[in-house]
Amino acid sequence: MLGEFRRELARIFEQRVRDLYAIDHTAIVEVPPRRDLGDLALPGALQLARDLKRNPRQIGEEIAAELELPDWVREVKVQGAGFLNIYLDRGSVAAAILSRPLFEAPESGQKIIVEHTNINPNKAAHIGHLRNAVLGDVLSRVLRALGHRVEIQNYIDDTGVQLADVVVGFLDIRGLSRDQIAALPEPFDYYCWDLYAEVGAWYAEDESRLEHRRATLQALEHDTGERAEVARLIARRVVKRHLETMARLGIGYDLLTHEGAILGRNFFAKAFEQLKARGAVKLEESGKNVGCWVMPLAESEEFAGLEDPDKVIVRSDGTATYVAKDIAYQMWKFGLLGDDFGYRYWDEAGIWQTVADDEGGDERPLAANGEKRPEFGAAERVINVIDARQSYLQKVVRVGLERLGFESQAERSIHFAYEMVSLSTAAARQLGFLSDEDDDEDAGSLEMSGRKGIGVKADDLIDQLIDKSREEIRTRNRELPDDELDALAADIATAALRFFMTKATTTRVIAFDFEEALNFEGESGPYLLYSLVRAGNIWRRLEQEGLATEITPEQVTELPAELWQDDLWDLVYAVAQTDGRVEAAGETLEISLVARHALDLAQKFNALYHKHPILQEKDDNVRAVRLATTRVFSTGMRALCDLLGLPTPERM
RNA sequence: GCACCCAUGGCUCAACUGGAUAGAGCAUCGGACUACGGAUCCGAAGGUUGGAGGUUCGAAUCCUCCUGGGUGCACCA
Repeated sequence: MLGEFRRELARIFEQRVRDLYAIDHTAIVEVPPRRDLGDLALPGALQLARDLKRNPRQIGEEIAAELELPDWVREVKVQGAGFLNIYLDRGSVAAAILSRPLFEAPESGQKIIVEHTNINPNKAAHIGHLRNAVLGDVLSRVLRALGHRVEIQNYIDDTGVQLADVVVGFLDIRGLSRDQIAALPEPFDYYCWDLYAEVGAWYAEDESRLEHRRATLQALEHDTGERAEVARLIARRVVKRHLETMARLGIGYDLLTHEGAILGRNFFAKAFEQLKARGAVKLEESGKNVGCWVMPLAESEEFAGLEDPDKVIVRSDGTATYVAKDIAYQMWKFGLLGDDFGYRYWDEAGIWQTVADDEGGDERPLAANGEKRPEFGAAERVINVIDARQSYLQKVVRVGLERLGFESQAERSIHFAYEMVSLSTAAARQLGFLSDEDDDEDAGSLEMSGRKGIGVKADDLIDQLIDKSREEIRTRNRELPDDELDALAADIATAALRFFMTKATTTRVIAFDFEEALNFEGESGPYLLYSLVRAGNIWRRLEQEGLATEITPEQVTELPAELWQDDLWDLVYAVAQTDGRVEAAGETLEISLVARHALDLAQKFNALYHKHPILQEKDDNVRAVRLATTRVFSTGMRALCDLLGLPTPERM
């Protein structure tokens, strides 16, 4: 909202400078550090002083003298070295928030692909995966609010070692048949979780058993035989569970991209031809990488100093590495490959998936509900939500694009890196991953590992959060029918979890702790929801008392200016700045800015709630100002909750 | 060895990307009118921002070195 005002002010200022000095000047509009310096500040006179070789203060006075100002400006003061400080008309700002959209969709909306979640389809999702999915989901919501067209992809590595290992577990350790695997009861991903950890130990006992892995991997790559068929079944069942888990938190996808489809469609072969043609890869004829196609990285500054600056792209057995497949995939995302996937509807939830074959040759098959399939890929910007440990690989992929001559695409291929989630010492101990003996306090946090079966499963955590929510609702003596209780508990749990995952800066490792995650007080999702519920309660009570619950923007504008006290204005102005905060989050990919801003609004509102009661207030105008503030708050908070994906129950 | 990330009150984190008095939440202690619902609010206590230099009118923020912790540097993803 405020962005509009800022741009308008800049225009007025620039026009005035043109009229006075015949100079094309680009005005800056900032928010001053202290409120007594106004609500907005134009430091332009300071810059002009240099060009005009005159005192900045005088220039400021001159510009300010006959500035044609909109009615939402109350006063302009020339202060300090020559700053033009703008004091806004508080009622006008409040009215504007109530009458206009909080964000404006810029005309420059881009098509952006956001890839997130990307869990190996061989075990249950754990809380580290939740961080990824929540960040990706919130990022997508933010980008959409900023006017971009976002396509959400979830990459499924259905031909990799991790899946192969579970296949080995089912076939070679358990000796189960395809049908027996298909008949296993839910939760299938939990079963795989334990089995996967077992496979690691099984290999360790006898290294020759790794031959099973190799054979399975070959079968998956070439999509042949029983092993490939079993792998498909496992991947499908596990992915189904992952989607269910994420759906509990309101996280969805447009397209599931299968690695198998990249192989099946020979995407890599196409990319490889281009890499060879460009001389970006070479066949190693000696040394430890003999027989491999490698991409030399020594010339790139980013990789200088590496012991072995060459990256293997094609193994000596002729198979492609992950990086190779990912380069091809990135090219497809930008529409640079000259080929497309086949697509089919993934039966649940209106999600599409890529397939190797075209199934009947229809290039644009209809979805089950008759809707046309959207055009996937060919984005202008690509954002991959992948944890920071993969930074090196992501860099290699990017360099790959550069070497292919797609420099501008490489620039617009962004690795959204976030740090992992580890287990706090307390959590590790509670779960039995640390014995009481190896305390020593400096045991530190424990890294999660699917391979070792160390971690907190996402569904377990969600279940715990829901139980905790139920308890909390019950202590408040709320009598609710069972279905409403369940729905409310799920909402609160979702809010708690999503906020927990978004409030931390992405560059920081989260040491997961049960006590902290299950705390619904203070800086928590439920705290945010509660503030909105309170606003709703006010209106409900006003209605009961037969008092006005609505206030129109026109009425807000007409309220006496002196009623807008500083503390009320602080909240209104914070809401007005929401667009700027969200834009910053979209530009810097720092999602926590949105969460922090929401928290800031809630804290301000809760403080006012106690200080400025509405119901008992006798003066109609005072009540109206407070009501308007509550409406403004609710508008802002609701928008932020949407961005963060927090449900907003009426009561709790 | 090289590269990246982190270090802020007992604990978990902020600080609008270089701005003035370093802010919150947990935990601790003390309070809140017969309540617009205590998932709240007000207050107290707690900090020479890991250390040493440097740049700057101004540094938690930028630079250099050091210390401690994490991660990465596969023909695994």
